[in-house]
Amino acid sequence: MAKAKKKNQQPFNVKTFLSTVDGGRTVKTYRRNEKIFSQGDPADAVFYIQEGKVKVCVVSGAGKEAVVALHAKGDFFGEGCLAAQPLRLATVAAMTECVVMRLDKVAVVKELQEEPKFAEHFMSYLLARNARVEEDLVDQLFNSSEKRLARVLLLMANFGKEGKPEPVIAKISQGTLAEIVGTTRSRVSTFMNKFRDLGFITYNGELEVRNSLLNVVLHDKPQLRRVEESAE
Amino acid sequence: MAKAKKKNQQPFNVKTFLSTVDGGRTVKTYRRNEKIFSQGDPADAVFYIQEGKVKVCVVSGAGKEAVVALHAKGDFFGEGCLAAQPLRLATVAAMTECVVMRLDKVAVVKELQEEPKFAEHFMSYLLARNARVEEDLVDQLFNSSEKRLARVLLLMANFGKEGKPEPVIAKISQGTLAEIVGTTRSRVSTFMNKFRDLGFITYNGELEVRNSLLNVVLHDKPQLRRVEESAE
DNA sequence: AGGGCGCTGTTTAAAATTGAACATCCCGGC
DNA sequence: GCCGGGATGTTCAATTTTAAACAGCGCCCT
Repeated sequence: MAKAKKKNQQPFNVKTFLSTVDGGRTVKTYRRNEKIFSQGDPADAVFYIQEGKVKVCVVSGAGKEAVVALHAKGDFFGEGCLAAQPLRLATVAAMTECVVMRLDKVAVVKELQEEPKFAEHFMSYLLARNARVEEDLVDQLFNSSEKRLARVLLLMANFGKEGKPEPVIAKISQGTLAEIVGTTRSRVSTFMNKFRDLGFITYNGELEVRNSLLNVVLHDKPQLRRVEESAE
Repeated sequence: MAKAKKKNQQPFNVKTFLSTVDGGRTVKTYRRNEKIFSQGDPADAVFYIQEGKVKVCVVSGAGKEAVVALHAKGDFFGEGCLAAQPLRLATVAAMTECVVMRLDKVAVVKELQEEPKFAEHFMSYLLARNARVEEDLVDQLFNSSEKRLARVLLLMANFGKEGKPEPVIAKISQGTLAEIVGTTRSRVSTFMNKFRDLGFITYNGELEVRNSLLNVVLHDKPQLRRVEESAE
């Protein structure tokens, strides 16, 4: 049972580590919009994104669709299978060309037990993910759809950019934005135009966000409702 | 660095295990409504509930208040400090008389590294918690406040009852329910009366839930919207 | 060029939700 | 008994949100 451990390097690097896992590991490239797994599929593997972005969608009984999370390079997804879940509760699809590593559940469990560094990293990921979902929930509970849209834009602007604080968002349709924000497309359209008119965002093919300005929308508590009637 | 491990028992029992942690561990009893920690406090410990129930609240910039989670016997809370978070993002208060163990962050980190069984248990908890928050988020995205209230009641009916499927909910005000559901008190009042009239719940001091009946509210998808225009 | 198709901008009525107000009701303390 | 405070039941106007249209664009395809 004792067995030579795989590495000894100082700074733990997940991607490097994962590439040493032997057994139950495959890497696949997905095209934009290709599904990686679907709601209802048997859940027996965890995925790790080497390159690209994916979205996690859920469809309700009534047929409504919502995007529960976005993930980018370095994120795991499908980890629900490590708990009780025998079936996928969501559908995950590539938003861009993606390179994704698939790890059999059993392989992951084994590595979690045998590689403390990996276990630690994975737990950090879970904690971060947890915090993020809670934040999303609070956002949903507190804010109007206009503010939620502003928040989503701000988050996406810095999403998956490692170090680069480039405020440009990859092509995304208003329909998808609506599913992320939790509202209707027409509403997104209206607010996007409003933001554009106010100079908070620019778009015309490329979507660019003025971080600091959009932030105003978010922290707009006093929200001066009405302007004093001044002489024209 | 090698060191005698504390236990060897077969079935791992968290509570028992935690009671063997030496250093950075205290147990305290809280009265109903007493705060365990507040939003903004420095976050340097994880808590474990030995007895009782607590609620996790967040107040928004605008002064609105929401209950993000409820926890009962066997749950951890405050684990956000294990990630980056230097400050508490929420306030946790006892909903009933509680016995809570407080574990210094450093002690927890140490045990996570040294006790695989504990690490495994803790990770399972995180995964379960994660699933639950995501479920709450989806619920918020998809359902109307009436359905959300129904869901909360159903979940609470079996909440913290170990094995006992007793459909009785501990005393809770409509105001608190509103904060959990994410709506207003008047709305909760209206729906509670509606549910009562329909026989889905009973209350008169004690609040009792008819699981199967309330479930109908939740899975009400077809909801016949319009009646055919008959001759007028 | 002509269509089809997906995305966007806009409008509208209907429905859901909020926020605030008021009237009870119940309970514990004095 | 009487009072005060908290919780509850109810109402209503104002606001937000939905759902469903329709028109205009840009683009790809044949």
